Amino acid sequence: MAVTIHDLAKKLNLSITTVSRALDGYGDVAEETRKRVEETAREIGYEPSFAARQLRRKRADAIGYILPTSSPRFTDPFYVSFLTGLCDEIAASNLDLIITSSPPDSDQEKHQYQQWVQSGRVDGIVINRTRLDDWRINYLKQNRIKFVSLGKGSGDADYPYIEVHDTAGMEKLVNHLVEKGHRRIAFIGASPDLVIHEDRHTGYLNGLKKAKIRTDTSLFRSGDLTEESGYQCSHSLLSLPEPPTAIIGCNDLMALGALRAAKERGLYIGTELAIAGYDGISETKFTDPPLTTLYQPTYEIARKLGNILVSMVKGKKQEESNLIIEPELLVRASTG
Amino acid sequence: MAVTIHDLAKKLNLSITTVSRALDGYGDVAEETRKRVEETAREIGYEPSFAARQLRRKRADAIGYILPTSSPRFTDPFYVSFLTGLCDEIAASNLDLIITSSPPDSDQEKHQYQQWVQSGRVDGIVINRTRLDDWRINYLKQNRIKFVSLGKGSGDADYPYIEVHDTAGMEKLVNHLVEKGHRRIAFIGASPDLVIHEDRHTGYLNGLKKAKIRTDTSLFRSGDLTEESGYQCSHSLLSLPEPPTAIIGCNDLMALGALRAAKERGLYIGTELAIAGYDGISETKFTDPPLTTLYQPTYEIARKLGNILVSMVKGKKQEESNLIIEPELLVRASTG
DNA sequence: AGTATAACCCAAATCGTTTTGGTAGTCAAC
DNA sequence: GTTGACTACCAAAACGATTTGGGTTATACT
Repeated sequence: MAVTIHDLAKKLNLSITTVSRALDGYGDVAEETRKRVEETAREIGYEPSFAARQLRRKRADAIGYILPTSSPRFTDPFYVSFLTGLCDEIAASNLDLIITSSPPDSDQEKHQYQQWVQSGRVDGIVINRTRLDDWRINYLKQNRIKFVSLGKGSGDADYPYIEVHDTAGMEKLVNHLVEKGHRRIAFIGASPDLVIHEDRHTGYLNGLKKAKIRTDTSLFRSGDLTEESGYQCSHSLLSLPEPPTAIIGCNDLMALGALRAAKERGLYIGTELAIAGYDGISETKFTDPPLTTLYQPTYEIARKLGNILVSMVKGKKQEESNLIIEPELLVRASTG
Repeated sequence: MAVTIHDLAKKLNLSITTVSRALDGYGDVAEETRKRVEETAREIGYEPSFAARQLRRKRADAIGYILPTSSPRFTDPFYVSFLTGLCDEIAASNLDLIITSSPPDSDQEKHQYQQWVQSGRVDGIVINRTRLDDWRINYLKQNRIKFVSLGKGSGDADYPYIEVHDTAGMEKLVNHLVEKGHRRIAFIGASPDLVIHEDRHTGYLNGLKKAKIRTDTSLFRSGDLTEESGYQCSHSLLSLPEPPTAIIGCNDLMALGALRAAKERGLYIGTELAIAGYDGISETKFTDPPLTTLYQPTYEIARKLGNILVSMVKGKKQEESNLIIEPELLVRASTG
């Protein structure tokens, strides 16, 4: 913070204008002068003040992302992939990623978005875990701030997003279970206002319908995407007079919870009880037995999201902004 | 970005000075005036420009952290806990966390640190994965930028850090294995310039020495902390004419790789071959068999680190800045 | 009446860049 | 020897806040 463009200019006997233009690669600076400037800059360790530059240029060179904090903190490995993907892509574009955390759909969250947007702290925002009728989307659209979303909100989406084809994925999974002979298939959902819940649940229902299985609402439980809630819901399901023969978790973490509950009850997983999840986190590969899941390339998705947003921020036009990704059904021992 | 303090002042028929002071809670503004200002600010959605404020106040209200990108990208779940911990703590202090990524000990990394420090982009920096003779520590000390470190570098540390007592932890683990009757205990290390390698390896050697077991260098392999490298090293170890009866991974990820290799060879894990890791990532709980590991409370450590740094940045003095944490040996089925 | 005090408010300087709108000097062309 | 083009540079005005160092009233006290 000590050395400014002034110091540099004085040392070189040049005006700050020339120094600035030399470093920015303008054509109206003699090649020799530019070299002198660059060398001296390096020598005295000059680095333009971020704040000053930001103020003048009216851009922050940063992308924002707000991590949803879930109350019972069993951190979802999904987010490592997501964050590193974003981070790598954004770093590759010479921008920074600014993150903070707040409970979903809270006043605090609202305040955060407002502050970032109004104060010009970030040039663009990444959102995920979209909700039905998501105020964030409306707000960002209204304020004309650039953003991309993982998963589109309800209604038609006139903004760039990447969507994982959750209904189709879940349908595939149900289909697989039906083929294995299951008829009593339970579903542990998430908060009903989450788009991933809505879509995955719809896929589940569609799958049942196709197999001509009457849906039994007693086989539905509502969790909160944590391992613990998967565990609780599963115990409740397995205590039914007519328990399910298969349990689907709306995400892998809850399926892991189901696994734990089933083990506690001494069930033989894969034959007596099938368990499957969604996301394809690396944990699923190592469980006993390995967990059937719908894999989505989270790291790559995050990179792509970052890439789209960076293009928008830098004013480049992007060809194909919306993407639908088919999740891949990984059949493992947990479903026989 | 549209509405500035000017607009607000004009609308209120006040000077920008008064508006600024009203919002900042100075005493020389009439209570009624302050109320008017606050209300109108909310009404027209005024939020002070971050850049302008930063420039004038000479602080960034942000903490920086650079994520090390490992070449074969099997993302380490350790970092979810670490990042969410940092993020939650920093968010609670009304600062932002700025992250980017770069390969450890690269020119790019150096450039990143320099830029952040010289341009005043961040008020403080968190580092981890410290290295023996770590230039980052010297650089940050030299430039008088505030920082905290997870793990101290070599030499005496006249800066705040939190350290996990790795030598003691590893010694406990070796001790446990020896008690189980193992004498040929292999160690898969990491890059030798990493402090965690140095410490954990030392603990391993100490453990052997205490048990009066001669170290056999053929039982040492050097990995890179990824699952894949744990897998490779284990295959190499298990192909020895006299293979080890126990394998210790310098981190859990490599132990997971060992598990995979052992399974491929049809070994009965826990009795024929013991496997153990270090970190206590959640994956270890679900493997078949569950993995013995040394647990460290990563989330809490990160929060504490964030807390210390925030205090430093805000100029509060902190009582106890250095902490040594004892890892907890979780004995599970993978070691019998 | 005169002066001190408190309560409110403000003009202007400042932070460190980028950008606008120039100015000098040289050289070639007419 | 004036015009024009071109090269290399620069002074000053932004950008939008905070802060310094007052200034103006109104009230209270000699």
